[in-house]
Amino acid sequence: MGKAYNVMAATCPSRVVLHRIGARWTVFAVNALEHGPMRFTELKAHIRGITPKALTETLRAMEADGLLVRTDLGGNPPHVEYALTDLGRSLLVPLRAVRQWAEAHVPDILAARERSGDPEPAT
Amino acid sequence: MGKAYNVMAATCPSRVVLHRIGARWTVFAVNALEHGPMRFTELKAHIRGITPKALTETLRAMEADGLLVRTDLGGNPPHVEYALTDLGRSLLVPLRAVRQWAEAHVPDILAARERSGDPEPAT
DNA sequence: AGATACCGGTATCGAATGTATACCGTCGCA
DNA sequence: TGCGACGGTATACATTCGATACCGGTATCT
Repeated sequence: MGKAYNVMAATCPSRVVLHRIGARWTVFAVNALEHGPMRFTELKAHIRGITPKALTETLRAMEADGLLVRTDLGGNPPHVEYALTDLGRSLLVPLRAVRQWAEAHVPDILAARERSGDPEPAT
Repeated sequence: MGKAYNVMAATCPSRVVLHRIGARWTVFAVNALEHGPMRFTELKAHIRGITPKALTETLRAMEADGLLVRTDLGGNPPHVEYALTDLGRSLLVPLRAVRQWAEAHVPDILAARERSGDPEPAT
């Protein structure tokens, strides 16, 4: 059988999945965990510009969706590790393609923006 | 030369590109235009649940980024067509992979949510 | 003893973004 | 005259986002 779900359907759960993937920081978190587990502070440093709140929310949501696991190793100072699950690792594949597309086409898009966004001299 | 851009950099333009891709409706618009140009109303009907405002904004942004072209054929009733550019079509490739991943893994994610989201009996 | 730093987060607040709904002008048609 | 098609806007509201500050507990430095 082929596609059991159709992203265009509005009532379709795949909408929800796509929404999570597009959720602003998910892509970065997945990419950051590509090479192994990381701690909260490591992630925060690696994903430049993310706030702790956003990071917490992203990680919680991804955990709820089974994309990663949170392991609290206790002790003090606290030690918490985040690692991709198999599901999360499988997502890595298509996301890597997207990232590469983004990195490859930055000049095209910036050029297009120059062209369209600039023509607006004041008054 | 390899990657000239690094998505993790925060100051890096590829951030902006990724942000546009993740922009909630962009994925659907690109997918909808996969098989040829469409009119505004067609798109609105095809992408179930999108509001005209959201559609307008999505299309304008994508046009500004050179992902699609808007052609006003004038006349009455108005006739406007939206079509992917080469750049937009190239984006189709990685996005198709993401869509397929989403459609394929819906059950996994829904199951994970059951498991984690349910444990919350009132009071 | 006191001050400070590390770690993994929360709390709070204002700004930005997204959504829902209603409406617009022009034309053709009955 | 009244209605619908088309391609959007306008308005009001809800949700989410981001910046900043702060917390508890321990270890370390002075």
